[in-house]
Amino acid sequence: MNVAERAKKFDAKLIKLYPDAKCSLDYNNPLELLVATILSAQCADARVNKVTKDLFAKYRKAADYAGADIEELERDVRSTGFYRNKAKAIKSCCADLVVKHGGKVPDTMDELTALQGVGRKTANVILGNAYNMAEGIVVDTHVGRIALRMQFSSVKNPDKTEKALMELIPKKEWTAFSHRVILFGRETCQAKKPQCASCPVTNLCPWPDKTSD
DNA sequence: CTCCCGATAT
DNA sequence: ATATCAGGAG
Repeated sequence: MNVAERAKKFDAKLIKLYPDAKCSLDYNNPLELLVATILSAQCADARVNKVTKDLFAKYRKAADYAGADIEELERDVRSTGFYRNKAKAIKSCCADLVVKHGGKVPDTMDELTALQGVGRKTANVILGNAYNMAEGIVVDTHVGRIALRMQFSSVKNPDKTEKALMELIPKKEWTAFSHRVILFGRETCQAKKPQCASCPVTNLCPWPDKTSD
């Protein structure tokens, strides 16, 4: 079976397993999703949701973050880790929103990735979920790991992995595909202890050594 | 490549 | 104790 066929069957199986897969970060508008996604770096989204519950009540507009006291904002996001970088990114990024975008979150890849603390992964999350205009595929730690194990990509580089996946997955599936793979990564194909014995797609998986990458 | 970094599971 | 969690910047 070639890689295109395996990818097709892999996603078909995930669709059956996770027909309702969606973004698991809590948000009600593009700004909230932007902030939540910045906070989600190397942090479980359940924890991000705990933090944003209070954060979104306190900071309602981009100008609120832009004008925030940095040390107070650091305390507000502290439990998500990397809190100094994240607070700085949110403040500086929201200052840009106010100055360059009228306080709104832009909807193009170039404008999004020009913001402080926003890379391709974060931009893809916003474009796909807040604007329903995916320009690519979200490659986070789960998607990257599973693309390697499934040999959909031959290199760890997230940008190259994304390109490889874009060739294998139909564009209209891009956003939901990431959600499905992330759920699959959390529940079955974990980084440390993958559940190969009970894996629903083990017949499509070429990863021979189930104990290491 | 390294650094940023707390919370959680094992 | 250690690895991992919806990464990005220098």
